[in-house]
Amino acid sequence: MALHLLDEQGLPYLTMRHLATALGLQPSALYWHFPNKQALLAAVSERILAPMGEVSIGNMSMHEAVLTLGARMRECLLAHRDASELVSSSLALGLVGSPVRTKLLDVSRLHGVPNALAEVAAEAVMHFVMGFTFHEQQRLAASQLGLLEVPPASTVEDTGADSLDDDTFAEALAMIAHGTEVSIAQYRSRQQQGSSPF
Amino acid sequence: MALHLLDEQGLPYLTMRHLATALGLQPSALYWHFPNKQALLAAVSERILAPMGEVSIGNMSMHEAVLTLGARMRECLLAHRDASELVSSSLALGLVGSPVRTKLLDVSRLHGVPNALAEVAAEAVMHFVMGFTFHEQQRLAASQLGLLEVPPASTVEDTGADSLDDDTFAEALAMIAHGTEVSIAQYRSRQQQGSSPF
DNA sequence: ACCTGAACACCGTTCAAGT
DNA sequence: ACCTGAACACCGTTCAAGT
Repeated sequence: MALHLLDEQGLPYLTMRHLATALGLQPSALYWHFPNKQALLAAVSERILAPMGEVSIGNMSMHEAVLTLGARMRECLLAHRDASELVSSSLALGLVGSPVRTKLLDVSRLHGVPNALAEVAAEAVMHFVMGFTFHEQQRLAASQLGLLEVPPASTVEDTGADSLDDDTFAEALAMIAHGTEVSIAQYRSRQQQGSSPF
Repeated sequence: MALHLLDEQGLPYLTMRHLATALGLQPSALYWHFPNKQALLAAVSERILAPMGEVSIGNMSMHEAVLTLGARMRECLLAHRDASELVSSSLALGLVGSPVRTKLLDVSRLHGVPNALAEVAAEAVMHFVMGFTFHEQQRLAASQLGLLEVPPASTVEDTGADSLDDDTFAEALAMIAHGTEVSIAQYRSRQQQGSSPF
């Protein structure tokens, strides 16, 4: 019900009071099921991020994994109104885990890349994706209220997606993926130097 | 006064009512000076980002510019409590401009790098820095309220900075800087192919 | 086990009226 | 030009009491 309310009316409308009346209850009834609003929002965040569990990383390279996980993450967030703001706070409070982190660690193990490097890559990807889509959705929400200085160049009513944003996102994510590769290469060359065959 | 209140008590405490009483006024008095709370917060955001104007990019490479602008941006945000959340919303609403974007465009012009590439790099840097420090400060705020599942590894009371975060930030930013270089190199090779000397 | 009713301590914003 | 007073329409949360 909370997820439905989020999609229909947006995060500012998703209050304990609105949710309660949508369920035909008194607001106080919700506090039997959840200790507070943050816990309820964390449960909604997990629903939003659920599709990330179905991403099969197969035998991808780190480069591929960064690109697909980043893109899939953005899709999950854009699928629901104001999702990035909601998930961002749940993530920061540690009430939900990073779905990119675990997957990327799996891939790194497969290729003998150290965990620490994968952790850093996961942080870079997550923060970039969260920040980018947060910005994207906040602009969208603002434009719908008509209180934006500069309106978005071309907004598709249907999906809420912006084709210019798509390109920018893909290119910037590619930068991070390339950066990951460079870091791995540097690690490899250090390793070769250290354990020289002579 | 708003900035002082932010530092002392945090963003949740920075309400029109608290600000008014701190100034010895009625809440309604503030609405003569600012149309609404968002406009007031935008003015605070500009104060927080002011030090970015003093960064002289000299004749830096794109790589250097990304590293120093990203690091300086993080410093600005960490200098004030909850600053990343505040600035993030002002930025998204278009009430303040990206201080990294303009500087990075200057550097790109100096090196004959196309504007579009610099724009993408600026987006990647800004979103990463905002997301990272947002996460950092939200964890800090949560730990101060004692409602964090996993406490931060080592928190320095004085600055609010975490040495582990410093390293992770630097490495992830380096990834983005490297990615920028790779993108520039790809552009250069495409250019050479297109305008062959024969 | 699950919910109601009523209250508590807050918000941002408006607007007539004052000086 | 700048501010007060009073109101409006909201919040999240608590807790005794009901069934």
